Amino acid sequence: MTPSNTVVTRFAPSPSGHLHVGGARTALFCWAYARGRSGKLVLRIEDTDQKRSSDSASVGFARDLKWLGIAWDEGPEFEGCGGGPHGPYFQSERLETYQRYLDQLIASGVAYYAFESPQELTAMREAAKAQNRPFRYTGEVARALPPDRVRAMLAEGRPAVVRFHTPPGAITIVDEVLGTALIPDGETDDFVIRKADGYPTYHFAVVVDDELMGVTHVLRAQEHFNNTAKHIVLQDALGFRRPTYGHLPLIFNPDGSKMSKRDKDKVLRKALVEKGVTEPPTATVTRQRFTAWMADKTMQLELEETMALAEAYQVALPEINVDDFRRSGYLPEVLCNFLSLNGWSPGGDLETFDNEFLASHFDLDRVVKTPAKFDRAKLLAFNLHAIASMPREEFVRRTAAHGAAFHPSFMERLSSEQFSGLCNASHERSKTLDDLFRTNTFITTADDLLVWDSKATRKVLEGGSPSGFHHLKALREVLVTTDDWTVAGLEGVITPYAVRSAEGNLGAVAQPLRVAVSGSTVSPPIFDTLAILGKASALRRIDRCLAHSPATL
RNA sequence: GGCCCCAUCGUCUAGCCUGGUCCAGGACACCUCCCUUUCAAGGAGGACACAUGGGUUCGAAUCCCAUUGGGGUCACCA
Repeated sequence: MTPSNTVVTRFAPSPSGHLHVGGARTALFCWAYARGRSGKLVLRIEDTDQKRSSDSASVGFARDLKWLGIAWDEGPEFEGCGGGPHGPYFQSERLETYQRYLDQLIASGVAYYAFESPQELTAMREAAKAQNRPFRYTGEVARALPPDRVRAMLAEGRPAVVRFHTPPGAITIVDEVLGTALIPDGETDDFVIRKADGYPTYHFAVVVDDELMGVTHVLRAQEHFNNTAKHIVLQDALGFRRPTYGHLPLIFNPDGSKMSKRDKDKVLRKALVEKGVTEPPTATVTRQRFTAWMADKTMQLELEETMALAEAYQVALPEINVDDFRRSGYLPEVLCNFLSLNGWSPGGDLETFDNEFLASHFDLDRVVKTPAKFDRAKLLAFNLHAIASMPREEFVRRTAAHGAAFHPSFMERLSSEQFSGLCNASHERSKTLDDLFRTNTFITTADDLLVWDSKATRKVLEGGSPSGFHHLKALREVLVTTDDWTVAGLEGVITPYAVRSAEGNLGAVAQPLRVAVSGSTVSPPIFDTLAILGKASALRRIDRCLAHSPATL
């Protein structure tokens, strides 16, 4: 059993999508707060919305939390995490528990059945709005219903919700981040605590579960701040203790908009319009769906469809979910580090730290009150520094794991020697674990499929005096006779050539070579590039390049 | 619109509680130069903020008030 003085925090997502960075930050702070105080973190799945919950989502949450290094002590069981005496940890499996407390409230007369339909309520709201006054459900009509009439209506099977009768009086919220706030009398109306489908609402389930699971500290996003008043009156009515509250500042897009999955649709649609795409590639989405989506800016595709289209047209989608960041090659420890800097700081100039440091230093009094805009450029810089400072072996290992997960065909086409050569050449210029795969596709392109059709490549080959082609042709003869096809060996013949024939200007000979073997002006250092490709492949590419525009020689 | 909350460089923030050491510190981004076989990285510089107006005080980024601006919330969603 958990000792009564133990700190217990909880992360309680609703499984309606993927774990996004805001949720991850909340989870991280909950974890850090508990861990730094030898407490416990409870993971609870708030799946009381039958329409929006999906089973796969909660598994996704578990995996994402694990990847971030956030371990929960109690909750759904997943790879060594979870379990515990307060289960089940899915709210949809706790319905009897909620009913028990609900009966208690009804019996004591502070909760009552209400029979207005959603349509009626909408009409009431609109009427209030038309008169320019706020709508508050006070339930005079419903509460005036005689008990036997209520029983009769229920017996008839009339759809009904249960509402909580909020007692009069102002409500004081004490928050460890925002301070004390006074919610005036009448602001909190008689809210629904059980829906017509028999499920509890968020407010009711949260209050019951936090009590039963021994939660001492509720750390959640600031959007829940006003809900706290509802939770407090419920706690009082049920005789529960009040946990300590800390409301965390929200995280937004750089432009101030809310981060949402819609952002992906937005970016993708814009990119496709710019590319003039009018037909979906096969095996992505149906044509009707595609056309409808292109025309309707509010329409959202399924995540899989969005990804498939982005993949097909090489559109980089904004990362929103934790999984997006993993896919993009960010390190989990960096994401955590950066995320914790959005809304908290250890003070002073320190910015780089790990989760253990966070756990031992995190406190609510250093949580800022202002919302943060998520700066991907800074995240990227953090990631770059973390990658640069990791040992080479670790870089190779983690890059290989990333490749196996997200670029299997790339990995298959490279021998382990080629791959480690590529890692050596790419480590210091990698901002993410994904960079190497995205920027070196020329390696896995077949020798006879390489093209040199850009303005830049033409300029490199045709320009200069003597021209790039001239150097390339001369270099070809040098390379044919080179047997030591290694970084050092290649440098040993190419640098002397540059000294001999290009006034020591290595760039004048490296660029034509680079273009010839990679098809572009950007690649890893030229000696590495040649070494990775191997002699046969490199020479084939050079020969094909020379054969392409002999006229300019 | 009602209610609640907030307000330091473009961004994340330090400093604010316990006024003077702050003509405000760090990081990312930006600009310039250097280095350089491309791209990065790296090195050296630079520009950039206390929202406004009133108080209080010998003295305010720091305390108070107002204004303005921003955010949240007003669901049988969480």
